[in-house]
Amino acid sequence: MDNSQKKKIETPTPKSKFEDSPVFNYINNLSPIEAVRSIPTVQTFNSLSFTSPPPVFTSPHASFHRDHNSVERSKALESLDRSVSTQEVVVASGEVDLNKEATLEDQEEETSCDRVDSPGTGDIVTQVLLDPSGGAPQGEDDGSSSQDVSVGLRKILDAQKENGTPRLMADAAELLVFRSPNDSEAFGCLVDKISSSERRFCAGVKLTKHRDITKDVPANDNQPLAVVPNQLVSNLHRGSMRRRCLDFEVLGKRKKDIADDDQQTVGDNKAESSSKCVVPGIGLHLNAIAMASRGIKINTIHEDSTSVEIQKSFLGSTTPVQSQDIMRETLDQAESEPGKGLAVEEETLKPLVFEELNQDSLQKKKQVFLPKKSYINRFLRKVEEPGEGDSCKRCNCKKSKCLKLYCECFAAGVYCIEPCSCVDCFNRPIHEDTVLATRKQIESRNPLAFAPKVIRNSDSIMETSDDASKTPASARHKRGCNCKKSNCLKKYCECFQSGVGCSINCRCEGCKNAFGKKDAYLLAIMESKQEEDLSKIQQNSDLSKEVEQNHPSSDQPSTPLPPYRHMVVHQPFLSKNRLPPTQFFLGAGSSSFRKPDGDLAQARIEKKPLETVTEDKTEIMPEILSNTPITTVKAISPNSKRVSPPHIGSSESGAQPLQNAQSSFAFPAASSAPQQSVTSNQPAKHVKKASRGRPLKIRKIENIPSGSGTFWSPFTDRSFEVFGSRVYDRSATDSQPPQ
DNA sequence: GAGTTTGAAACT
DNA sequence: CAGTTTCAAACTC
Repeated sequence: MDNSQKKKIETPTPKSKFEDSPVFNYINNLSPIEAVRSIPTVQTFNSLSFTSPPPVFTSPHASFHRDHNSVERSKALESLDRSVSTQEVVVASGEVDLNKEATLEDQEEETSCDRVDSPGTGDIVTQVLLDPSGGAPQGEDDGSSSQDVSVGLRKILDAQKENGTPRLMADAAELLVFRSPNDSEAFGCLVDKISSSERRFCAGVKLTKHRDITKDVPANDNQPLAVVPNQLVSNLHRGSMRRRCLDFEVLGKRKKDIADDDQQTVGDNKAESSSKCVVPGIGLHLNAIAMASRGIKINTIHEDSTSVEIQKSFLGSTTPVQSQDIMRETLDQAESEPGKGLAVEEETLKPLVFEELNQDSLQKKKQVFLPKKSYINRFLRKVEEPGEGDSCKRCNCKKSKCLKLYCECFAAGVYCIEPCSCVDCFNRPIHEDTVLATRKQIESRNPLAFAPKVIRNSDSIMETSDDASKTPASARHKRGCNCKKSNCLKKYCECFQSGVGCSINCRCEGCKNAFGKKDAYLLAIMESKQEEDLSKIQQNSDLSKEVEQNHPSSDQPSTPLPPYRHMVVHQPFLSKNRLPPTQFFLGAGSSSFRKPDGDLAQARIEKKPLETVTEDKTEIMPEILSNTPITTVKAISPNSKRVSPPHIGSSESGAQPLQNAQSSFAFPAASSAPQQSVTSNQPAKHVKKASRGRPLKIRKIENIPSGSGTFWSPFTDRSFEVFGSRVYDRSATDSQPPQ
């Protein structure tokens, strides 16, 4: 008996003990969940990036896109729910997380977003725990599923207490908060709306943050509990959505529910007044800062409270003024301990991370995680504006009935409240229908009317420009201002008012915006673009070298490199001592041919071409790239004869697929009179030689899909075939591509 | 607090 | 899309 039992136990000896463990079994069973990985979600999230505000801003009624993996995920979660015991889940996730913690311990916050990309078992578990619908077996209603989950969580909690795995405890506990019967309607509403992908994202992010939190504040494992719902809400609704939902929709829903729950009424009313009492005119994420910090504070206070209490407290028993105090405390704390400043911020303002992430549509990870102090300061400035007293500043509308964007409350997506001095105000919960209808109407006219006016740009350009333009973060006004007289130095200017620098979107005159002048912004764009182009040119140069090595042309001069190519590499404006960006732009861009020389300062003011470049960099900049060398060579070439663009349009070469395919890369000045006059005496062939190495054709190489294709070289009048990184001369018999 | 200035929103 | 009007906030006194 003993022997047989031993044998049974030792049968799988090829496997380690670890493999025999329930954990391993669990992991083995996890295969279908692979598809649940949050990577795509995060990428999508990031790819949404800057210019287009997320769809949630267009309308609160917008249906979110369904994740294509939701079905798979559902199945996975279902199987998990049925086949994996909660105990196993706990153990498994505990192990995974411990490993992760070990590897991730020293990572910067900036990289923590990456951790979302690599969810482990723990993430999945958390998804199951957090996902009220997705985690439920199909066919069960939400209530029962949540009950099941709660029961399972209790087990998890018990197990955690035994195992002493604090992080998982936190997860489980927060789930209890999340699914507690006293969840705020707001959150419930949000949960109903969120897409599965967003939920996944939230789960992933949340988990990530927990690692950090438990790592940073091991003594207070419960700290994030009250915060988490807000984080999730924030994530799900990316800023304004949350608030609007609270005010315009959830609030209405609450109204109906209030009668059913006296206890809830207290909290809801508070929430209502609180949500109303957001500071108009400031970024929505900053309002959320108040909420978030409130949550933290309250959580600290109610460390041992039940989830119900936490929820209620969270829902707004604190006024914005209190929030403000909390934030001020935070700042003071950070300032008083310089060496520890960041740590203080991290510790106290963790949830803000998520607001930041939402607000700006997931832009640079680097920017995402901690709200910059400047943001908080700006928020505080807003709140503490002299003369505003203790209450939030409200509108003063007389004629608009607070149903137009003139009304700050309405524009901010909140109802008017007591402190407002508006007349005939319709922006009240009792006129909910009117408000919603009006909002719809306005949104139909301008889908982004209620979107945050200030967005943060993920483009590195903005990063670069920030130093120069003194703009905190890379936030910019979405539409830009149109100031004529204020020089963007007064709050008439929306950019200035928002505390951001003017940008390319601004049509202001005489901009002196203290947060960043428009000119500085444009210059930064140019510089950044140049660097980008430089690297591209370097790459192209390498490629062209390879072409040449493979195909030393008979009619090529013995010179190692044609003069022009030297120029390409050593273009003055592409070197460290490059010309001012504006010069670069004007000189290199196609517009330079139409607009030869001129007052640079004047040209800088001209917005058209600049806007075009910025908004459609990928389209225009290649053209600039192509043209750039010519202009430069023209400037440097001793005789100015070998640098003119060739007559591409001439009948010399019947088959020029490249040009046909990419007319935008054609030299715009090819047919212009002055250019022709330079080259009119030159034989066509000479012209072609002279233009050898043009980035134009080299660029084409990189446009060949999948590393293979055919292109024609105007330099040698030959056709080449490219296979991967190899180039074969179709004209030469000894250089044929593999069949 | 009244009047003026300013620029966004709305309208044509 | 541009010009004009309306509006309310910001500003000045």
